[in-house]
Amino acid sequence: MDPLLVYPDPPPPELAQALDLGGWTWKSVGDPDRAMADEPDEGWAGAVVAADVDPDDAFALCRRLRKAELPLEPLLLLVGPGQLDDLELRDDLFDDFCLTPFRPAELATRLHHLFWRTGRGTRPDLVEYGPLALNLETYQAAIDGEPLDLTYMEYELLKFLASHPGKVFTRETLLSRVWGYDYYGGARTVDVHVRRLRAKLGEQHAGLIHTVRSVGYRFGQSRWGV
Amino acid sequence: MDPLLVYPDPPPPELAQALDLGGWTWKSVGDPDRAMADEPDEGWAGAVVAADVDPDDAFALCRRLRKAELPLEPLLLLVGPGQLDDLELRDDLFDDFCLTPFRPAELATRLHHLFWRTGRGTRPDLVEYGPLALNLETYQAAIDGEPLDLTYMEYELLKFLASHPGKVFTRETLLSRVWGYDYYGGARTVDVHVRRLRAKLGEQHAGLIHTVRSVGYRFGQSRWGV
DNA sequence: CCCTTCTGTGAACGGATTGTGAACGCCGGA
DNA sequence: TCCGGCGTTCACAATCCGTTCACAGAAGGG
Repeated sequence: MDPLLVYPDPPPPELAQALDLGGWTWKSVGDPDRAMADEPDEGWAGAVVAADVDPDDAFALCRRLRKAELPLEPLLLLVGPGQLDDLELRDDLFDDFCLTPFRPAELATRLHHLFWRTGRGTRPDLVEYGPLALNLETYQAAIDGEPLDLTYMEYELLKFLASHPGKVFTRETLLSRVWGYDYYGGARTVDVHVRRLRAKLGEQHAGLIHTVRSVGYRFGQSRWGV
Repeated sequence: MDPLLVYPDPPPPELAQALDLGGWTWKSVGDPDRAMADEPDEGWAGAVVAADVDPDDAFALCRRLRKAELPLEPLLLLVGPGQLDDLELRDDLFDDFCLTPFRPAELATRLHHLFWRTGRGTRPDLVEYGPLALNLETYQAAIDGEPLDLTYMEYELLKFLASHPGKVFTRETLLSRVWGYDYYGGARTVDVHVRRLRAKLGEQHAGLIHTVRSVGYRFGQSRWGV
């Protein structure tokens, strides 16, 4: 996803933390010129401007961004409680605002809603490991950008494994965590699914799922380097 | 000025006080039917729905208001910090939200900004995806420019699916979001409607609605191409 | 080197899930 | 009251795919 423009540079720690936690890619700039210079080819995905530190500069930046040939949106403003009056005559400079101090979840929801209503969709929930990517919203998987045609159980198993890279799971654990705690069936079922997963991952990536003899299976590299 | 619709009845004291303080005229209602019955001739100017007391009823009201011939806007939602997740799939039910407890000034600013931006008509009344186009005002659908003759439920289902392209929905989710939260009926109903939609979309475009076995249905392609 | 144990592999069975056609009942209009 | 549209439900067919089994191959211990 394209990066968000964030002001100022460096941004307030809570803001940086909330953005990282939400999985956004972003880049902070300290002044309007930098914002123009650092703009990616595809343009900024949106902007988050903290106006509680240096309001004048912040609003100046908003104005520059909005007056460009292609007005930047969505634009989320962060303001302190005492600044609400400042917004009165500046409706055209922002799309939404968030009062500081803010809850990370509120920021996330506002960004999400902003992207929804500006029609660019939102960042998908992904599980990624190296060349592998699982889209949790669409139930689709891809490796090296190539879509994988997985069945339901294959997808669930791979999702679980890839969510805990490096960790070894016994067949019993996998059965209870992927198939369900009340599942009762043969442990060899896991083997067969692993085998089909390896086949679908392709010869090149079949090694992503390691067999740990006498124990179970492990996805990705072990935590001890090998 | 036309009155604001306020829910519930009576509204939380802070809300009533903030509205009065801001000089708004408003009228509170306790249920959706009342909201319809008490609607002034010129329609409501907007709505403020407190969803932190009885979320289910509140969202049901939003739904009703938005599905009316003339969807009510702007609609401001009041939610508690723990309800942020509830907003995830309900982007279409509100225009802005405010976390409780709130500062009166924040509510005032949000309302002000809402009226500013809805005054200039930023709400899309079209849903488009590839060859498909839904006109939300006239309840008409077209594919490749050819009008589709859809029934009400078919239209609503297609609208919901096409509004979230790529995302997989379970039958239960579809039932609650398209048919209504209080709907009680068999999940296979969804299958039949999907089948009829596919038939009306034509052989060429029937593939727009994908079946995700053991999960549900998905509209359109994923973000990884085919 | 042999034996045991564990895992990979191919095939087949059978249950679960979905597609399909048809019928039912409700409701508004003629 | 009849009729047609529409949403829902049901029964059956088709297909998918999860599971199991048997066997072969690999790993490890003595």
